Amino acid sequence: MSRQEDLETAFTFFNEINIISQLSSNSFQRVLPHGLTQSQFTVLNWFVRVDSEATPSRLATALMVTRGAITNTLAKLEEKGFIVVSPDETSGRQKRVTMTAAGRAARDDAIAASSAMLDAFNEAFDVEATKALIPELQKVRKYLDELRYS
Amino acid sequence: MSRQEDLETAFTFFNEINIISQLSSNSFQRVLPHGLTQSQFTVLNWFVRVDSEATPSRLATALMVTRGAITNTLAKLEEKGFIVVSPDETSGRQKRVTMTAAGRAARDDAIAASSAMLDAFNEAFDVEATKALIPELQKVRKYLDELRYS
DNA sequence: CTCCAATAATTCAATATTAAACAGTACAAA
DNA sequence: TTTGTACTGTTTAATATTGAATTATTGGAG
Repeated sequence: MSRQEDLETAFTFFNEINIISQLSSNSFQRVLPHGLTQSQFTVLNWFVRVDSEATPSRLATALMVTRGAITNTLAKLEEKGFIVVSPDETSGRQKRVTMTAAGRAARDDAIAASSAMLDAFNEAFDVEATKALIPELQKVRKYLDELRYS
Repeated sequence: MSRQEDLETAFTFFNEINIISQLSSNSFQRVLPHGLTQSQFTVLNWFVRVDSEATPSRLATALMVTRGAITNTLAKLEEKGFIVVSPDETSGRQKRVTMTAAGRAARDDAIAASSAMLDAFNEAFDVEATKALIPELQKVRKYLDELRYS
């Protein structure tokens, strides 16, 4: 394989990834309940998947957006009663963010709303084949994720 | 496999795809020359990969953005001299968009600027393994793409 | 031929995001 | 103690995008 061909391969790979991401995100956005945006859902889902508590800065890093963006997203979620932002007793400059029961329910609603789409996908594609791709994708994701810190 | 597990699989699959897309797009944005945005690059690249001529509407559909967004993106590209927008002789409501030599060069510059990143990726990952994933991703992309029109 | 529905592109207001500037806080070294 | 540096969160101006309204054009049904 020439270097040129290898570059083509990598370029095509990331191109396909991007298109799938855009198409699936579009579909997902459309079914999100409670006027949730993708970013807002991602915050709620983070609380379910990763930790029950966070600082805004930690969320910004985890979700790969600026702290300004998180300030805005958290304000929206707080208006909706899906999270609580409170001062941190042990540190005057940090804040403490937690999800409310309503937030957890909203996240579950969002998952439920997307499950019809995912069911249809699983009808069309062999689930075992999909599952087999995941470890490969995870390797790539971890590689790119580590690049961020170096 | 239970339905629940299958849903988890699909959800995880798309989640990994999204994260990779976000990470790689971030890296790509940072190296883009000529002040190109991702959208602007995508238009230039479309002209290389798909067709030498298009209407704004066709580009909007192909790139999955609104016509309003394309109006804006094309205006920026025209300011930079990377495309030409001219009236269509045969239809008063359509416009005809083509890429200039400078646009082609800018696209090639962008590709070159990203090749260091892709080289590094190919160092870390077996190119044959990457190549093997592409047909699987293409199947998924085509499936989602067809959903748009149904 | 006339009308009318569909289509192409633009404009507009609203929103999400970014990069940069800012203000407050922590903490270690002098 | 003081000072300087780094960090946390917010604010601001700029930009890209969306959905909806608008303008102009097309082409077919009557």
